[in-house]
Amino acid sequence: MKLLIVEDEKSLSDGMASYLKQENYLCDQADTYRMALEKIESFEYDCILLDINLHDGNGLDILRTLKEESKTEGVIIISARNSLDDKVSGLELGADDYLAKPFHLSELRARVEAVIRRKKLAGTSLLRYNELSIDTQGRTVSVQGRLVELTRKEYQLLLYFAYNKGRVVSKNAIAEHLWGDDMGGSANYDFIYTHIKNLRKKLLEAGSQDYIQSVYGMGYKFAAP
Amino acid sequence: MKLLIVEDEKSLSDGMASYLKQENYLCDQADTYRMALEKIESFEYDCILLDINLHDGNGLDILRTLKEESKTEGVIIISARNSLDDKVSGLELGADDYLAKPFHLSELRARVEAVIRRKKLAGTSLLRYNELSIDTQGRTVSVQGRLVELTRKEYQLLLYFAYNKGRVVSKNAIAEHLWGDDMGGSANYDFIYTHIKNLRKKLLEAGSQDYIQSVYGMGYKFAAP
DNA sequence: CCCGATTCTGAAGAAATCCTGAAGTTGCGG
DNA sequence: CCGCAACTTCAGGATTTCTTCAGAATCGGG
Repeated sequence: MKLLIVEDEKSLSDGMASYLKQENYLCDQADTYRMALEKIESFEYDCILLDINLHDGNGLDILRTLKEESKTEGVIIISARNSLDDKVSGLELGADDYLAKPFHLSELRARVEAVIRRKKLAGTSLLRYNELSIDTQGRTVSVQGRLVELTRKEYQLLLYFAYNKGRVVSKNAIAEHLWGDDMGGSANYDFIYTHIKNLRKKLLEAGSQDYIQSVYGMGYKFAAP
Repeated sequence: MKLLIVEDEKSLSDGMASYLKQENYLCDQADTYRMALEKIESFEYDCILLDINLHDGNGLDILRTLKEESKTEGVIIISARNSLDDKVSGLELGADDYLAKPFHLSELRARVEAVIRRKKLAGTSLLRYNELSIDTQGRTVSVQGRLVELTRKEYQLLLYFAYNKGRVVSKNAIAEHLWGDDMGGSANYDFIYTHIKNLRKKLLEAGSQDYIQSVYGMGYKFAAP
């Protein structure tokens, strides 16, 4: 899962990023709205944490832009205390949640989790595709009831595929979502190959079909009912 | 277990906190409703002790807010006058118990315990997982009937796992629930490692299975039937 | 059917994460 | 004030996971 943190107070931004990284989120940071917009245009995020009191504009404008372009990211508004107005405006504009400063990082985590779950899973924490099922709460994957032990990258990979069922995802997008934007232009996809190989092997050996289709020259497609 | 004490009479508030800390609760204090609301927004509590006669507003409003936001904390209303009105209003609004001043601290403890038990365990004070059982009333843990002596942290750790059976809990979350501090993102988890090691050792030596699974890169999971 | 581009594979080195025992510190009861 | 139990810190080692790499297999266009 990939987040964008829009916050100009560096120490807070870093704190959030560092905490959320521990929770296995991938975090990008932006400390101006300009930068935020650039990042949002260039990358795909699962949730955006948006401070609406930066100095180079009004954060609600970003939110408005997002919603006009019907982006699918979740948005959590962050604002200094006392501005109930912001809360109302934010939620009216389609933010998914609201958090007043100062807040506790565990609270932030809980909200992020909730927003992503609501967006992606529409309530449940269980994904099923015939014999294959993924429990995002217990972080387990099983085939016909039998547990399959996946490493972190394998699990993240499978989850990313599952969220994009039926769509072809490019290796760039995969790299982007599992590693972030810091892997040089002429990237080599060796690790993707390796992790996909290992993931496929584990699932096949557990008795699952191979739902991960390679699309030559394009990427991969998770082809499950 | 983490409590919030909302009470403006400092000596009473301190007394409650100090007593409940001895009972191994983690206590935060607030002496205005403002502060109380801030804390409630930012932290997760298991139970809130709410005096409804503070000077900056009406405690019942907080209760109303809580219930509207469908928070899961338990709430115990505390009121100075022996006014039946408050009791009725409070319970109608969804408080879990009511206590009239003056009261004995042991009485308070009993109620807190009961409320938490009701919330978390829906009735029992005994958690059983095959040969392992935890008695939250007696604060004892036993394996096949034989008592296992756990230190405070070990017990809290086990209880936290038990409450989150089947879910992966991050080390961040553990740190927050057992220590309460923020300890930021770049914390070091040495003490968690140590306490888990000791807890495991005691349980294993007593003849229990190792229900505490390490989930590499994620945290731990209590895997019990 | 051939050839370059792309993808897959297995193995091994590198890195991250976790565990452990022991030593140091704190806090509380006597 | 002392002593003991609990807690924390520390450093090394063990384990798991990630990345790299080279060669084999596969694909699609000409």
